[in-house]
Amino acid sequence: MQGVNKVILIGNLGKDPEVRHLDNGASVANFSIATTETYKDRNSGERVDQTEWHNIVLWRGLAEVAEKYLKKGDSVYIEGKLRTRSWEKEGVTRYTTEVVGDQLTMLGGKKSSDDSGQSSNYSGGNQSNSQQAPAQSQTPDTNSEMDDLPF
Amino acid sequence: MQGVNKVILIGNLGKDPEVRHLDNGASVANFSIATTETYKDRNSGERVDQTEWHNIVLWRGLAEVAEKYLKKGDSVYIEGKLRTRSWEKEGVTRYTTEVVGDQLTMLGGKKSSDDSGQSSNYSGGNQSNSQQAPAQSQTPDTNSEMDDLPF
Amino acid sequence: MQGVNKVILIGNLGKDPEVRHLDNGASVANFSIATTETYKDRNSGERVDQTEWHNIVLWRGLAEVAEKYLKKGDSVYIEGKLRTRSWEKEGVTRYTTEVVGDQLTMLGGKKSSDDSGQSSNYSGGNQSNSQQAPAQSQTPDTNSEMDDLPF
Amino acid sequence: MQGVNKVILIGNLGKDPEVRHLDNGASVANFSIATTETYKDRNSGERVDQTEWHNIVLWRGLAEVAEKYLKKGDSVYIEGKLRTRSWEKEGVTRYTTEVVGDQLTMLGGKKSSDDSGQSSNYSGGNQSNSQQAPAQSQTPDTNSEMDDLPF
DNA sequence: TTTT
DNA sequence: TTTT
Repeated sequence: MQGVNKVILIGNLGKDPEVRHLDNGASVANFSIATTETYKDRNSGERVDQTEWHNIVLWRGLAEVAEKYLKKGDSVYIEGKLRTRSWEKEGVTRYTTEVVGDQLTMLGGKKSSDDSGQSSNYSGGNQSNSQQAPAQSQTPDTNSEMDDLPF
Repeated sequence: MQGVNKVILIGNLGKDPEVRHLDNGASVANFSIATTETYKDRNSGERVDQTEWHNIVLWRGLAEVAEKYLKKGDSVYIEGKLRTRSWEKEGVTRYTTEVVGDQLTMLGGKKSSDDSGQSSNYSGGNQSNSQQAPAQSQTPDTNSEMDDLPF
Repeated sequence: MQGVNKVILIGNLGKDPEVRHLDNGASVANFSIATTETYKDRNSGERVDQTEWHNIVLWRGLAEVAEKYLKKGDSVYIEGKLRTRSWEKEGVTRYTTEVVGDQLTMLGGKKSSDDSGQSSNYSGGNQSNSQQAPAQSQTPDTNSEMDDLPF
Repeated sequence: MQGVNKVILIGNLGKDPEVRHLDNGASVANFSIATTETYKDRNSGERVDQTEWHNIVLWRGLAEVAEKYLKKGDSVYIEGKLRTRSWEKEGVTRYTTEVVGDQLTMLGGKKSSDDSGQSSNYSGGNQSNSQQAPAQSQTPDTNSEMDDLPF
């Protein structure tokens, strides 16, 4: 069955993105974003923050947008899908779950005295999924390319 | 600002889709789906059903999928965006809000004795928004085409 | 069937919210937000903005958050459901589709010299839908209250 | 910042749910669902299925719904949030990413001769997040309970 | 009616 | 590792 696998996140980058440019011309960006949920503890009644970290992967046009415009602390909206990869390390199979983004909207960064672009927003994809460059990070061959990556 | 305009629905078709084939080769399907929410009434304690109807519009490949595979009573997952159109009738401006779908997944229809394909599901789009035919219902020219329609 | 009726929006308020405090103690906020999508026109190759306006309704705690913290131009994330109401005007039945929000996150307003709170964000609900005040805008009786409103 | 951490899945259970009843009265269900995406390979032109498995966790009322109504092969809609846990095994820290569901809708199972309830759907939560039992799987104390689990 |  |  064709299922649905959709993730929607709004959070802040923990570090600047790491972007690699592959031999075949494709780019891929990796970074983490934190989403924080605040709730009131049942017993103490105190407010507690719970932060969750998400590994984000962006391809092609979106990777280039990330390289040019995203930095540590920035707030972003990301829509994508879950993908779990397995890899070997010291004879042990490990698993990493990532969010492969297919839409990116910048929501502005943290306050700073020299930040004049705080509200400048950019959408790496767009809602109509047109044929613009960033939306092409969604092509099927993404999958075969992933096999080339030295994770 | 590049915003986000996203709708996610699971519901049942109220009637068979109406599909038109435009002169420029594009197809467009229109139908309504019902989403029902059940809640317990505060005063009576009784369960109450509240049904909401949504006007769905599908273009091109997705319209053709609708034409071939969808019929009254079928259950579908639809992802898309909100669009409000205005039109004149008897000198009064009226507004209609529709969901322009860019992903469709069939979830099976209602029970019937001769329905052997109840669980056969089909996704008119796909999560990676590839360049397959159905996903091309998302091209920008959708907008100019809409002006040609005799609503 | 219990369906799914979900809307996710990121956009800017066109005006300050209008908030009413009902006799039964509940509050309700109404405002519109714009979501803008930019695409490249097929023929001219020029970038075109298409703006969509959405009518937002917030109840109780979320209405009070809107009253205190939201103003014209602010950027917000809103999650909710579609609801279409009908009403009579001059003998004609008209329909309005609204988004009844059950989660609100402030994403910051536009740049201005005296705006020190630009990045201060607040979530009127929270992801775990806890029992905090704002989350109680989601109680079932919302439905009966709506009938009391002089729309 | 209060972020957004939302996952929406439609897929099929790989096995029957495992449900535990904790000493404090809470229940927790664990199972995996598969979402399959079909795309056309760039080089071969052949259709390729890519299946992703997701670890689902449901609490309280939703866990009890899962225990009563869900079984291997069933198709479900699940809405929830991502949570990554770490644990030690043989001196190595491992990570598991799960989807903690706060809404569940049954979409029907696979065909079987004795399955008359194939289309009977049930929503363990509801869209308005009311105070009904299932929705209380969302209370803040979920977090402290999780520490009690012998994962 | 917003925003870039 | 972020943010408020």
